[in-house]
Amino acid sequence: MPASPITTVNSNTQTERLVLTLRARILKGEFSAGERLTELGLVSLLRASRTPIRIALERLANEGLLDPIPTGGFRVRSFSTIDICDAIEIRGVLEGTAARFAAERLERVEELGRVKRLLPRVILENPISPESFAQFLDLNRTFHREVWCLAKSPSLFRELEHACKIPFAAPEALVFSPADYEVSTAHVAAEQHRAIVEAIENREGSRAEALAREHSRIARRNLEAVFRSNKEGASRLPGAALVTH
Amino acid sequence: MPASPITTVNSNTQTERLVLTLRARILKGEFSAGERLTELGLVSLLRASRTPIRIALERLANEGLLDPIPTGGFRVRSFSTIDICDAIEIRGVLEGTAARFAAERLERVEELGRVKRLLPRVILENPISPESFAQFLDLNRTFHREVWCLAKSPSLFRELEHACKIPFAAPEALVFSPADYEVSTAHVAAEQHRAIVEAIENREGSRAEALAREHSRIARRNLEAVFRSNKEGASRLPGAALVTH
DNA sequence: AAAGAGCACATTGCATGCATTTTGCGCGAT
DNA sequence: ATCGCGCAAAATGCATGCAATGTGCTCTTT
Repeated sequence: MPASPITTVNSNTQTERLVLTLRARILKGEFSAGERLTELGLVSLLRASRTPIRIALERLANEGLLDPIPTGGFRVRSFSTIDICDAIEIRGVLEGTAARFAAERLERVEELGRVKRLLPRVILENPISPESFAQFLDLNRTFHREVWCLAKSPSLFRELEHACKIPFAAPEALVFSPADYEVSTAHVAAEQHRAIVEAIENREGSRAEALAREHSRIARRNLEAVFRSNKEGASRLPGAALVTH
Repeated sequence: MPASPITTVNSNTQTERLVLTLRARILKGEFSAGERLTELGLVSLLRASRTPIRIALERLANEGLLDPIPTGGFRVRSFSTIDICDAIEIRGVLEGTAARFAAERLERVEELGRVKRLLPRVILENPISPESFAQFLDLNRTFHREVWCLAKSPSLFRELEHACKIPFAAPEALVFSPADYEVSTAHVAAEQHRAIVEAIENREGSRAEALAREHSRIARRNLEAVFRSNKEGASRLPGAALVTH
């Protein structure tokens, strides 16, 4: 629906493969934070020539995963926990705006059919099986993007996608592993989802905004909890290697 | 202060020159909205080889001025007035967040020295001379960026810069030409600036947010006014050629 | 031992050739 | 007249060579 962001452009091209591979490897922690990524070094590592590598580096820098070096080249960016908390809060602010837009721009309640159908499914049973957990994450992601679409604003969609590129900022990153996750939190989240949809349906824009914004706090709480307690487990999460406290 | 965005990276490099030139020419309307920009076509036009041109196109696409074509290449993006209104509103939401952060994170009132010194100068005398108008725009821009900095959030700064890349979305684009501009609006804006700083100083985060958000509405009103009335004059503004109603 | 200069190497910026894919046009068939 | 096919031209994707600049190390000097 929106002007598609540059990350999902083509397919089957070297550049695209490199962006995916590099992003995954960076988030996995294969490069230490602050490390310079040289084009030639990546040539041998990624089996590609310098040109597509250069483009991939450009794109990842635009995503915010790399920092351009003033004299040329890029280094792996590091994120403080404050950076990440801010990124989550910004995402919350933007999702709040999306929810408000959705409420303000709703024409027919039938437009809510798809989100509503998602609602009863976004709950988690105890004990958590890996499959149900994966499905939970996926449903969560689907729900949030559905709200993005209900906002009917390509501009906002675009900014949301940009803001979610930061590690841990995306809504589906709000939970980490079944082991760390409190099932009760899932119920709180589900209730918030329900309330958001209700507010949209009632055209209560301000309420929808406040709810969506508060909803993003779950991600922040989870983040803090994980980084406080379960350090070893958390360090295996994608992106965790880039976090410097 | 923040992780510098990719647009201000280097200097004296072909790529950098091309980004500036191309952006200016696109905003000036030298290419029609929707037109495909081919690398070879630009080679002769910009006197550069394909490699830096390709990079420049990538960057402009990330800014949102170009749309990637799924099968490769880029075309000049067009903006509906709704797109632009949304972009302004998003900027308002983000600046509201910046003002709130500034209020919440203020440590010593002395930090406000610089914005306060800006305040009494952001007024416009009648009649408007071109110089005083240019100075007015510059001061306005400085004020807004100072608030961005007071938010003490690199993540937010980054998103603000990104959001302001859209034509007419930036705060300094809120006014167009001395002829169109109502001097009274400048006084309203100045009062809003004053109130925002006051709210920050009093640590009234919510008020600061609401004020900054509302403040962005001036840009929107101006936009609507200009596009309704003074079509010919408006069409000479940078970016106006990309607006399709 | 510390600091500075100089040099060799590493790295990026740019240019350009080749191969593949896309695109647009013209022609023919229905 | 319209639709579809096929071909030619054009455009991008990729690879690689060259030049200029930056980087880091060593060696010298104080």
